[in-house]
Amino acid sequence: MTLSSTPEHSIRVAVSTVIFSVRKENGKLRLSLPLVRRIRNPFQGQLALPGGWLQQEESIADAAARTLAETTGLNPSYLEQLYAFGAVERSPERAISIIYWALIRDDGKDLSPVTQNSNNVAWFSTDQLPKLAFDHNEIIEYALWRLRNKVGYSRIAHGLLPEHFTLAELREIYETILDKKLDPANFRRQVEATGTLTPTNEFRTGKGRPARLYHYDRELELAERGPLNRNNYPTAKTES
Amino acid sequence: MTLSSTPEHSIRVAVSTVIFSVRKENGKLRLSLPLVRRIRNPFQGQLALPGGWLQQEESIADAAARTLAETTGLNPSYLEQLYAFGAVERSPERAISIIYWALIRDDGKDLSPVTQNSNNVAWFSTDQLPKLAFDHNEIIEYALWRLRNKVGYSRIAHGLLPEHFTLAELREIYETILDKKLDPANFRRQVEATGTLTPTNEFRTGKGRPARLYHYDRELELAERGPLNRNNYPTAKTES
DNA sequence: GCAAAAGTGTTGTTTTTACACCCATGA
DNA sequence: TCATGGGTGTAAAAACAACACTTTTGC
Repeated sequence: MTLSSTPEHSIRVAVSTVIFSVRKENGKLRLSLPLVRRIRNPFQGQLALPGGWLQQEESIADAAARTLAETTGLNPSYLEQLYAFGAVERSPERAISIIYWALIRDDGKDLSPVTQNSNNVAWFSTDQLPKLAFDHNEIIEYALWRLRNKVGYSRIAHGLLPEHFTLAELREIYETILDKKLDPANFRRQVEATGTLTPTNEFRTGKGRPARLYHYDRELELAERGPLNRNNYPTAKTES
Repeated sequence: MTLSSTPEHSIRVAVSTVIFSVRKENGKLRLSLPLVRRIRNPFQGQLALPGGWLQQEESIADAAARTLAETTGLNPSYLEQLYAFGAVERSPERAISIIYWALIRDDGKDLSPVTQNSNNVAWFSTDQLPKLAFDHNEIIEYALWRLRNKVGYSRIAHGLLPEHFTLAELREIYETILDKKLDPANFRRQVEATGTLTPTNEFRTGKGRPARLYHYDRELELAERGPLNRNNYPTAKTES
């Protein structure tokens, strides 16, 4: 084992983020993510996850938050490291790629099905993705797997909703992520049993009986991170 | 977002591994790990996780397997990426650190409480660790948290036992990791219900009624990794 | 009133947990 | 035969799942 650090140990570190949001598309809720079109080789012209190079004076989570803000202009409600990929053959030039995944609240500010800006960003539904640059298709599959797992044992789904929401809206988020119908009665009891939802005195009216609005408590963590505490979060505020 | 790769983007990448094994110490099973004494600054003379620098032509998992083999001389039965740490202030010189965690079967080949070799390696019980270099104490806490979680929903504990074992031995592994007693009757039924244990016709004799030996099926994965398939494993064989 | 969605009740099933009890061996 | 741990049985409790039923609104 050599512990000396000669220049040949230096490697470029890219940071990219799988940014999930649940957005209405053709009247149906869809789990979507923003992709950018690459303007350089390798894979020039192909779609890829938003990201950039890790800077010298920047923590990894900060880099994820920075590139995320640069491409989408939005702040994530949740940001978690996914995996560090580093197979030699991933890219023509040696690099490692640290992937984060994030959730973005759909506040209704940005409900257009396709957001186009100077960075060449567009939203895509996770169930009809094109062939992406690098191994980004597989990475998104892994992120989806993590999201679907985590939704089962954490309050992570709240990170996709605005501060006030009905239980039906929360259930629809679960149904969109898990791609299956849930029993409204049992769902209600399960989320009520967690004790993390505060009912308000407001109601949302629509078809049928008005639904009580519940309040997301931003004091509570969306998911248990164990001993990885806030010190590992980006220094910039991540809550919208 | 800049996608150009100028030299200042290059950063040194260290790979270290939290290597767990359950070893008998003072007649009691203890969850232990090997630590090395640093021979260079920073933190010269202090204990740290075994590791080394990621080489140019080496995948991250390969680097973890390599440094693990170099320090302990053993092959892990399980190897999984833990986290990539990259706060700027972690070390005087900028570097990122990718941590793996591994399990090692205690085949009885290496049962001495302290293994000392040219690399200055010694085993320490996880419940009485000294102050370590860098943030390695916190990293180990996180690895322990992951291990304790994973033991609850996977067959990961089998990776700490030799190929043949009694249910009591398997239960003692669980008890050592979780630091609590488990009901032998219910434990038996739970592991039998998984259907991943093959009984043999051999018995281990000792005090009381002889216990049937069970067989670890190495064809089965120790833990569900989702879409992260074997392509992300080290190219070297990781099974002892 | 009727349709539609919110919200409550009820019941059967499965899983978990606690613990009594029998079994096979060494001393 | 007794002590010791291996192994089985059983019943209460808790969690889960399916679905009937009541409530409150818009039209």
